[in-house]
Amino acid sequence: MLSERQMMILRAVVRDFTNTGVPVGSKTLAKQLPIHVSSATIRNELAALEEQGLIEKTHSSSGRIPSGEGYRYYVDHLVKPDPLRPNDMDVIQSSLGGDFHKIDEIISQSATILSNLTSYTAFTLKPELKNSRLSGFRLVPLGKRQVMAILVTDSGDVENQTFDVNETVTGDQLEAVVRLINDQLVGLTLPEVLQKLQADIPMKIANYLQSPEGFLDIFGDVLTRAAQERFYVGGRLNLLNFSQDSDVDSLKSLYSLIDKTDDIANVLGQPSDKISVQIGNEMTNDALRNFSLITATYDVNQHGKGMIAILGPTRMPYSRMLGIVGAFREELAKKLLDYYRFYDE
Amino acid sequence: MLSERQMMILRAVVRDFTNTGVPVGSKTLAKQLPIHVSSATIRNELAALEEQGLIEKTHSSSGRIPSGEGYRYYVDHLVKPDPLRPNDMDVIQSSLGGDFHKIDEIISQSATILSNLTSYTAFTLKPELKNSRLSGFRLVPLGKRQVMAILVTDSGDVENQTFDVNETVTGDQLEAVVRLINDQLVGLTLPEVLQKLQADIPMKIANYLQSPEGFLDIFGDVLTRAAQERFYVGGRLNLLNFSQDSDVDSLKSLYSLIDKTDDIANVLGQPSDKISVQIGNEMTNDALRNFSLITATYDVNQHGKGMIAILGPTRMPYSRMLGIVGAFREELAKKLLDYYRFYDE
DNA sequence: CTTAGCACTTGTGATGTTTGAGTGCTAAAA
DNA sequence: TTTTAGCACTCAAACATCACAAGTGCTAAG
Repeated sequence: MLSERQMMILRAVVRDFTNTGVPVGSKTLAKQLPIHVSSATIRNELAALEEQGLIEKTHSSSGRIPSGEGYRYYVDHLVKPDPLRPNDMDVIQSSLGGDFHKIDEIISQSATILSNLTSYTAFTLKPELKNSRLSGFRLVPLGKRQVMAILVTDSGDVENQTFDVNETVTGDQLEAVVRLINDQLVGLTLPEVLQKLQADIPMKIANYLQSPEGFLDIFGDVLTRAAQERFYVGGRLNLLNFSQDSDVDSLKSLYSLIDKTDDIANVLGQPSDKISVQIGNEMTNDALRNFSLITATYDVNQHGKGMIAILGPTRMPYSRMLGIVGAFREELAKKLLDYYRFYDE
Repeated sequence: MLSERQMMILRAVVRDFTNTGVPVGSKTLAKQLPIHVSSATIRNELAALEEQGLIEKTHSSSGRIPSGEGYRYYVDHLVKPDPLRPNDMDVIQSSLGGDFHKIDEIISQSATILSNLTSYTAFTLKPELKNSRLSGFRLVPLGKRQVMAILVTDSGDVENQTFDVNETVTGDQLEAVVRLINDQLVGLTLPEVLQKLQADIPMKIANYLQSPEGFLDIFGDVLTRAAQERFYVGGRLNLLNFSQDSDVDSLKSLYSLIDKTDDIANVLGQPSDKISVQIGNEMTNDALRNFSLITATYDVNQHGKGMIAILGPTRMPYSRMLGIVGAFREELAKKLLDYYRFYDE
């Protein structure tokens, strides 16, 4: 249990350290704090906080820095989101104000805005399409030998892929295949479709095409892409600013991490309605030891919930970041509701 | 003019330095060289080479490293491409051996292979589509309010984009627009189309749609994308290995460089049939000072010429790299000819 | 419980010192 | 004329030394 004063001191330690990056000592604190007690008193309190594992020294006679647990305590009990700077709000509203023709543009743009505001790396995910169903499949012939496969889900997602067919395949055959797929698969969820694709579909298709493998590849491909959640990433390069001692290897693993959708999903974890903060040492992934992750959902009513996140150094100004994330999720939700409203009616 | 012996020495300096990264001194050279002369003799020759600006010292009593001009002389007169390692050839053939359904897949895969072989960053560009012409345009309705715009060129490139329309637009109207575009614009080169798009098309479209702007945006967008050469980049992360003293800023500008198609095109320069090497100091871009660029075209007969390139530190083993690039361009050309042959007939 | 005071610790940065690899030059040998 | 041995000189890099500033814990008095 912490006393009022200890909380005040812990808060000051975190604040000062996240601002300056320098371990903070008793004298500095004595000057900064609203109460006036001597540095010796502070030292005693610091010793107590260290006892509880909330702060630590970088060497035996250094000032204190927050430990992982210290950050945890801070974000759980002490931090208060900063109100957004007026300028930041302008940035958000003007960047989101334009005319968009696709949800994905809005979501991708959001990642950029967030990374600009924070100068960290940002992730965005569009409203969930977990249980979306296949609502249509097309094969559009484009020329002598090119065909585009288009897949549409009931949540409005579209995946497509062009491929070349050799000319032994006729338009009739393609049409038969399309009809087959639309008859048998439309209405199923994407995982179900994938499963059927392994099972009975190949045989049925073999009735129309002599070598269905190529086609099944394509269809499977488009399907997996559609079934996969796609994260947009903004401000990739900002990671470079925080690779302390420029450890190339950890940078590389960081980058391969954020380029794999599955890994990101893993790291971001399950969405919760609260804004959540993960401190570096709490994350399983070693490359993230010195980073923290702030994630939040945004709620677009009947259109589901999406997710935004920022990844920055553990030593980040949490109050400001929480303010930004909090405000942004609201604005994004508003924008999307607007967007849907326009097209719904 | 260089004597035989000076050439031999210059070659040895470049080779040794590119291998070890350490400035090379007279004694080392005396041991390494096939002729046996004393280190003092070598010193005299080194002084002569330095006189001509081909090598330089890092400080007044250091060994020598090649200057920009030295590298230039080396690649122009002294280097001989290494034959490919058998293992490398296996890698190429197996990576290129698979079944591809699109040219773009082959070209993109090529960038990856090249970067793996060299452990540098690689660029690939598909056979040129400079003068390709618009050969078709479609609007495919996908659902209540989604439409996909598809544009096809006579060189087989396809660009597409999905967008939402509000429901006041009818299928008939869309069809009219498509007909208009196909009537007026098919057969023109893409730049011509772009130009017409600025001029008389908007008025004509206004006959069918009350607010054509959104649509023109989309069409323009797809069109510019199609008109633009697209470079594939492989091994981005390898750049991290060579950011000496981990200069974050130059790394950032490097990355923003390779993510802008226009900039890459600029840097790679005009294709020539010979394999060409650009040494860091010869390139206008400051971020590339410590890099060299090897570019080569590959020739797919009537299907035009494409380009491959690798970007690595100026201090790279040129003979090996030239060998790899030389072999790869051949293999890639073969693969593409195969690919076209299959679909041509 | 708070505080002044003091001895103690440690990173940092400035200043030498040593070492080793390298150079240019000179004068003799080939 | 070219090559070579020899020598004095230079410089980066590694290491040691030192002073100092910022910090600590502890003790004893307020």
